[in-house]
Amino acid sequence: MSRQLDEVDRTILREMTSDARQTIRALAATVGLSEPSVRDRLQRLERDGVITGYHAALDPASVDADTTAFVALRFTMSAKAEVNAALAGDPRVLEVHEVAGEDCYWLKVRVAGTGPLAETLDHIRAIPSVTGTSTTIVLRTVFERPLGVDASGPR
Amino acid sequence: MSRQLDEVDRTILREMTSDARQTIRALAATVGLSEPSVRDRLQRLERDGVITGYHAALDPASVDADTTAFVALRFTMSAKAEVNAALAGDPRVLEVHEVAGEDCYWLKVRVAGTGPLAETLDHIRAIPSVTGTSTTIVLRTVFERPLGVDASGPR
DNA sequence: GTTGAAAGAGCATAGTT
DNA sequence: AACTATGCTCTTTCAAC
Repeated sequence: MSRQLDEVDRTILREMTSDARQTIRALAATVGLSEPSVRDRLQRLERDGVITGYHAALDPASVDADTTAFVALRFTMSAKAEVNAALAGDPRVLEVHEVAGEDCYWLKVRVAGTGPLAETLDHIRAIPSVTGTSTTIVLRTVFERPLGVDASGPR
Repeated sequence: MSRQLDEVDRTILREMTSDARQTIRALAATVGLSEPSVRDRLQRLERDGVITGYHAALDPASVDADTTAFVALRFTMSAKAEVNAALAGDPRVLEVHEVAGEDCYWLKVRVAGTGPLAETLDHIRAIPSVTGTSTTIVLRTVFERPLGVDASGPR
């Protein structure tokens, strides 16, 4: 179990969530500690698994992925491992959630338009043990943001 | 309109998507160009808006947000602006998509359990013009990954 | 696009409190 | 856990090609 986070840790996480490429020096200036201290804390947060990685966020339109859809996927639940592997191998599938209430997965997929979406669905339906899909197209994404430190105690 | 991406650009994007804190030097080594060139390309990708930011990814459990749910939100569509602002002001709401087929939004929320989820729903339902919600709880997230360069041309 | 060099910024280490 | 000192690495900005 990772240790409790104090205010300094939270500030570091908040800062790195909004700009992961800023320097230790800049971080140290905003949290008000020395560089080695901040570096130690950052490394501890990484080692403890609080920070799981640093990722560049890409503009969907620039990488030909400006069509988003959610796909409810019904399949034989005993074949989970194979289905998971097949989905993980398709880079158009960005998220896979097992949801309550319907014995199925919800996927978030991102593709280059409705044509590629159809191909993606073909590909998904070709996975053995998949029995059906139900797709909801996203007309417009109002916003999307990374998980922050303040998700639990706000408002 | 941003220029077409070549193979080197794609490699840079792929690398920065998987580790956004690596140095220009390391990047240059993997793409096989000089440091100044790689730095120029990276800056161009940032300026052109292909890279929209760099974010630390946090472990949901470590920041008290290990309960995920999707919320279908029905509301008076004429009040979009107010609804958008209210949702944007709630850090537990990570995504908001306008979807086809039902005249509503789909939200992704992340909270510290079912109690906080109930409070979040209370808060959302208290937004003027909201007429109803329908919530689907995520039992398990199989995987989640950042948008990559290969979303369009895979397999 | 390249190399090479020089200056400054940033980082890691060690030693202290 | 925190600090200061120091040496090393990396980046940046030139030049010339």
